[in-house]
Amino acid sequence: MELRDEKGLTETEFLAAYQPGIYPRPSVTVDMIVFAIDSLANANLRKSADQELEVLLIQRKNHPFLHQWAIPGGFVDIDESLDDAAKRELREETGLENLYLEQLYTWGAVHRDPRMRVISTSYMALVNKEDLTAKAGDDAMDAAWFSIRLTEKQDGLLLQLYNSEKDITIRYQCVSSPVDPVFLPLDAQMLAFDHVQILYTALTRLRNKIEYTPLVFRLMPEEFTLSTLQKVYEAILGRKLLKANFRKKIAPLVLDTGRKESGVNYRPGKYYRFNDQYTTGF
Amino acid sequence: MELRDEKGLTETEFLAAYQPGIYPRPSVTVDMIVFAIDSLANANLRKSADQELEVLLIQRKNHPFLHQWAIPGGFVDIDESLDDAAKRELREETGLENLYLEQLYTWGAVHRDPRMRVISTSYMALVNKEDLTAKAGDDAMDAAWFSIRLTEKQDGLLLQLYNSEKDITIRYQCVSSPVDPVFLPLDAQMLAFDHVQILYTALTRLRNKIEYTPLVFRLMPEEFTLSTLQKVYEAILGRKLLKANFRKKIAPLVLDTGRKESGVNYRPGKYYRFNDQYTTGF
DNA sequence: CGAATAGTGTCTGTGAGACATTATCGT
DNA sequence: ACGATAATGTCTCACAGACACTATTCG
Repeated sequence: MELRDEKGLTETEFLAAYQPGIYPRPSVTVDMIVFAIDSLANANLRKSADQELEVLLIQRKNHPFLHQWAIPGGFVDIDESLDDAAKRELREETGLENLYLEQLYTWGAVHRDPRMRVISTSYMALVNKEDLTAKAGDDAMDAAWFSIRLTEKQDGLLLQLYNSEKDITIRYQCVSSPVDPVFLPLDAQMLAFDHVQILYTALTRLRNKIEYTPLVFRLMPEEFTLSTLQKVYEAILGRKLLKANFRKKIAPLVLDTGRKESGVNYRPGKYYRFNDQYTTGF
Repeated sequence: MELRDEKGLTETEFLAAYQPGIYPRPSVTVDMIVFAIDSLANANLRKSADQELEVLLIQRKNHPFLHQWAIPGGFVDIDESLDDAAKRELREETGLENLYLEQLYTWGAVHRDPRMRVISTSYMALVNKEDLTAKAGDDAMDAAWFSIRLTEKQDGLLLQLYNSEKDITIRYQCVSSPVDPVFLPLDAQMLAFDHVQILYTALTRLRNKIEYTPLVFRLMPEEFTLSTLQKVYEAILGRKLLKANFRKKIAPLVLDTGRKESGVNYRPGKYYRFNDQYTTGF
């Protein structure tokens, strides 16, 4: 039994005769928020290394937003899925494959790109900075890691991006409700397009997810001390945690490697690694 | 100071001269999962009414998937934001405005539509069935509400859709991991395109969100008893809850209206309404 | 030993889950 | 009184938060 439509066509006939309409169509892009952790060796050797959350940005070499910093991304090919486009962009930007990749949100305001109608699906990637080489792509003058800090201030939130090598600071004040927030730039340097909002969405998602999933380990090296792991959590969450409680919560997720830290001027911590049996779905 | 690019153009000049490329572009659509609650008056008058979660489906009157049931949706206009497209579709389908609307996920597999490349952003809407009139749209023969049940079975999950008026059953067995699941149809009737996956994503999101947000009240009439509210939670979550615990959890979110149920053959329950001060961001 | 960090024990309050008990309506 | 549901009380357990204490390394 073959179903026929109002014009008497079967599905095969219909598809063979199908002509897509001539309606104008938006361009579709993927934008990648790439997060990593940087270990900042402290000047004072008696102290342990600080950990910072970082995001990969590129400096635009074309209009619009010429010379401004932006989230890496690019157009989705017509015969490539959204996820594949994201994986390809990530490979082009970082040289890495098989990374953690999660779709975040799709941005569809009409004039978000002044050139033309562009709809962009944003993805969040978590990488281990140790096995990575960021390089500038086609549309970029430069690529660089910026530290991220999101802190509570008297009148809302303060989002700070900073690159120490280039001495670039990009700050925004986030006003109104935490949902659907508005970002007021506080510096001459600003992010291109609506990329602050995308970054904020990604950071919020990451903050929420590390509370109930083993996502952090995607950012960590193979082996790490619990103190380092705690500092990574603190960098992402933007607040201090209590050591004893943190260790109780994290204990079931990690395994003792039997090795110890070395070369530090204080009691060395034990090295742990992720207990893979908790990978369920991540 | 006006920045000039490699060709010596300012941003204004660049944008004036800009010609979008002739690359083929995907079509972009929005698909709407519309949830509502149906109150099923029990045959036995001594018993209280059951509550069921329902989803609005349309029956396709065109190829592909001719005559099959599908999630309502449509193309995004070139000068219309994604959110506006979703609001428009919802108005066309339900006649309602200002409903709860939340973006879910964007589906970008290459051949998800056999006609052409279509990227679809899915939205979830929650409506109160009392102030609503569903009607068939342009691409639909018919529109109807289907009850949804998602239950644990021995070998995975069972997703059941049922419309009693038309006596249509659409069932899927959901295998493999709960993340990235595969759906095996169990009936001749099936959902069009990748719409099972979209529906499953929406249901999962709803289940998660009602645990920690006051989302349910978007599905409820102005006034309701706590027993009804509990049955709605149970219909959405697919499991029974303990009355005493449920009431303790929900107590801060509702206000006593002072009125009581009437016309029931048992002790009448008090009518409550949502305590709007908890609307924060929803 | 002192400085710094590693690592553990324990008390508190909160909230979910399970279960028992009392109250109120119509017939 | 009975059947049905409404509404509340209380016990337990798990867990987060706060804090105090002991242990180990280097110099």
